[in-house]
Amino acid sequence: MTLQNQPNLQRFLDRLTSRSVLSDEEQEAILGLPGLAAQAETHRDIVHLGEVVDHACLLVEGLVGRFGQNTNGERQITAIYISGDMPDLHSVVSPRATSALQALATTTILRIPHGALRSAAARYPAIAEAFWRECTVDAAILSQWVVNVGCRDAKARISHLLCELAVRYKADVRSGEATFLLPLTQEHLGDATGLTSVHVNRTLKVLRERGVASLRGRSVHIHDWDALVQMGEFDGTYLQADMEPEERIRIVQAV
Amino acid sequence: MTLQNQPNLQRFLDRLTSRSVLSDEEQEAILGLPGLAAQAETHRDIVHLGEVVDHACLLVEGLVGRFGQNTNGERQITAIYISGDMPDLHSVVSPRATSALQALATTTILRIPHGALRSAAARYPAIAEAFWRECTVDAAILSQWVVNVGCRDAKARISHLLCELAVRYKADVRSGEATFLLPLTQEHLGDATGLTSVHVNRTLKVLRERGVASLRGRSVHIHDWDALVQMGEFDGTYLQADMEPEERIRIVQAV
DNA sequence: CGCCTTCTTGAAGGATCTCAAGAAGGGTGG
DNA sequence: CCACCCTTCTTGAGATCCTTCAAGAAGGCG
Repeated sequence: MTLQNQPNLQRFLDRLTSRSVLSDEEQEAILGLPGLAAQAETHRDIVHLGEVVDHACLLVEGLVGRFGQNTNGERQITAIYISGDMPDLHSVVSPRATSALQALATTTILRIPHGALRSAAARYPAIAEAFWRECTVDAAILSQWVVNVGCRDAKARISHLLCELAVRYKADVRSGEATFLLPLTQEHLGDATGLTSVHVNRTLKVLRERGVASLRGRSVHIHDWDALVQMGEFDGTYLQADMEPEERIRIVQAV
Repeated sequence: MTLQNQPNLQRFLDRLTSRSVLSDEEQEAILGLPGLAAQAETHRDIVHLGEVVDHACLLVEGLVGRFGQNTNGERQITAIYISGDMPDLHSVVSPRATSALQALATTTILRIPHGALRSAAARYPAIAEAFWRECTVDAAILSQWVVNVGCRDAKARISHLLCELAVRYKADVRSGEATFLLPLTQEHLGDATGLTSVHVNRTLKVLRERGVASLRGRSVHIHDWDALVQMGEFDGTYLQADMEPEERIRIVQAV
């Protein structure tokens, strides 16, 4: 099992080492983590609200949303997680889920026991540090989402979300154009931006007509990255992606 | 200096120990942290956007907001911090600020050097764990704020905010009534809820007329807690406050 | 007392929602 | 390969919540 998990754990490790500095031994510890693969269909809860979990989920393939809810039953997606993310890494120190995680598409996850994550963190303080740092990036993204739904209009909200996802998917936008897979319905986009699916539809039409971006089937086509960035008032610094090697941080001394 | 900081650090320690288990020695380490007191007037930045800080701020007295911004210059408050909070504890592992911190009222803070916090965390893994855990609570609150501005109407947004602050201030609501100091302008409330100050004003009028809650001068009077909770669709579980002693968590073994 | 911030209220306009219904798309079984 | 079904997308028309603009009242502070 450990062997077939290696490629998936490698993606998680890549994520960690994009912001944190880990020694070879520490990297081995990550790659040696045990994990149980599982699949979830669209609309299926991966973690229920209030559940006390004993493992964290590594998203291998697919798309996961963090959901909040109205008493009306209206749903709000407060975060979207993509392949390589660990949506509930925080559960290692706070096992009671304060919001639900649900698959937005057919999704494969790897359940990694808290015990293993905690052992790794205890044995290698730099790993604990890297985990903590990932959680702070998550929080920075959440904070931007508050700004997005709080004080931008529909065009800007959707553009901003597309920009964020393009960067997180590492889409190559240098030419001004880019395409990436995004199996989200307009309903989902509405839940994520605090809009109705009807208004999402009308807004996407505007983006399409202006030659900025279009969604067709399950993929996003960005036609004019600069225009999309401007329309979404996007500044990706908060994502802390694409850090130069020398910018990466390590507080803890080598063991 | 250490001595006069003790009462302030004690509040921070109380916060930590409300969710985490720390030994006497670890508690001493927190109380022994050095700190430099500073004051900030309303509208003054405590941390600038993009700044790389070398200390974290303990909020001693007053009120601090985490600010996001529009290109229009419209501001969005994505978090409100109160006395005893550490608004940028996350800077210990992510020193580059992805959003600004600004005083919402005359505020006293204690600047605690990263070096001291990191040493404490390195020497006592349970302290690192407690710090990390506090950051996850912050993230849980941010997630709820996305829900609040994303899918609730004005009455619910403001009610929810008042409920959250009442709980965080540990206001005694058992009788159904409560009062607490909240030196926020209606403009600030608007920035926090994604509404204009004009509409905040009209909404507060409704809450007042319905006998739910009223703001007068610098304090909030809650007249009917249950009605406020219902109007704000408030479920305070996410705040992880008032944990029973046996619910508190400690992963790390004693040193 | 006077100034400046904050609060309050009115009227009109705009962004988004609701309701509704038809079109398009993707998957499945015959 | 076609027919069918169900989800998703698309578009229209009217309603609603919230904003904008404006101006006066109230409140705190020197």
